[in-house]
Amino acid sequence: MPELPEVEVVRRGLAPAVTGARVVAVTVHDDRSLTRHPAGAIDFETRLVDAVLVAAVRRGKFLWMPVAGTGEALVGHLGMSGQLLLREPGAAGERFERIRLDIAHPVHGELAVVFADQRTFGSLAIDRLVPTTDGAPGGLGASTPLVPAQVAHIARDVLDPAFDDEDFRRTLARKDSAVKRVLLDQTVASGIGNIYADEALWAARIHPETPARALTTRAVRALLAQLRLVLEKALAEGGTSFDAQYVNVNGQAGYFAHSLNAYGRAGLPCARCGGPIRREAFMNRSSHFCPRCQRPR
DNA sequence: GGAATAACCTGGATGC
DNA sequence: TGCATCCAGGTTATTC
Repeated sequence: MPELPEVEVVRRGLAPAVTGARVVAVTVHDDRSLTRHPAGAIDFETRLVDAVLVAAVRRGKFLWMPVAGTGEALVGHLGMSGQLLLREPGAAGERFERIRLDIAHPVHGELAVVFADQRTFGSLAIDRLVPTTDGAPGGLGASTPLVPAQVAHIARDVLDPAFDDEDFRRTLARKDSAVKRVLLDQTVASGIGNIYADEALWAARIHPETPARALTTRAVRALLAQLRLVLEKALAEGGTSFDAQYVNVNGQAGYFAHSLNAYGRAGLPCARCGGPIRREAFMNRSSHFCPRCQRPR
C-alpha cells in the first residue's frame, strides 16, 4: 500500500538509474496498467521509444519522469500494489509484470525498469507537463515549475518545501467532514493514506471522526508536526511493508511496520496508555485509534 | 458546489 | 479438498 514514504523510496531508487537514460524498448503486457493513458499501448510504446528521461519527480503518491525536449513526462501511480523495479537486462519476468522499459544509461549501462502490479490499481501514462499554479518546482526532484496535467489537481505534500501550512489550516476550518476524511483527500494534502493518517492522528491525540473545522489552530499545527514526523520516520526506515506488495526498486521490504502505534493494532495495547486500540469501519476501509487517548471532541 | 458513496481489481485468508 | 465470501485501499465517477 504505497503512500508518500514508500513512493519516495522508489523515487530515490529510480533517480540515478533513469536520469539521462534513453528508452530502448517498451513492452506492454497488460493494457489495464495504462488506464491513465487512454490512447492505448501502441501509442504509449511509440511515444516512449528513444525518449531520454531527465529526472525522477514525486508529488504525493504520483511519480513522473520528464522526457527531454517534448514537454511531456512518463507518469506513474502505484495504486495499492504497484512496484517499479530495476532489473538486469533480459531478467526473467516478474510474477505480476505489466510493463517493461528497457533503458540505456550513459554511465550505468543497460537496465530494465519493470512495472509490476498485482491488483492493477496502478498505472503508467505519457502526459503533457503544465505550469504549477504557485510557480514552485512541480515536486520533489523537479528543477522546473512543471507538473503532469493529470497531477495538477493534486495538492503538495506536507514534506514539500512549498507546502502552505496556513492554507492547510484555512482549508480544514472550512470542512465539516471528519478530519481523517480530509487527510485522505489528496487535493488538500497529498501522500497521506490510511496508514499514516491513523498514525499521525494517534500521535496528535485527535479522534479520526473529529470534524476538521473543530480543530483549533494549535491542534492543526500539532497534527501537521506529527504528520511530518511520522512520514519522515517511515521514510528513514524504508517505508511500511506488511507483505510483498510494497518493496523498493531492488525488491526489498521496508521496516516501518514495526514502528506502528495504531494501524493494524486492533485489540493490542496502546503504546501510550495501555488501553486497547480500536478498529472501526470508515469509508469502506478501517480506522485504528485509541479511544482513551483520542477522545471525540 | 460540497460531501458521501460505489466501483474498480486480485490474491490471500477464512469459513463451511 | 474445493468453493464462496470477505478483506485490503487510492482514485475517480456518480449520486445525494
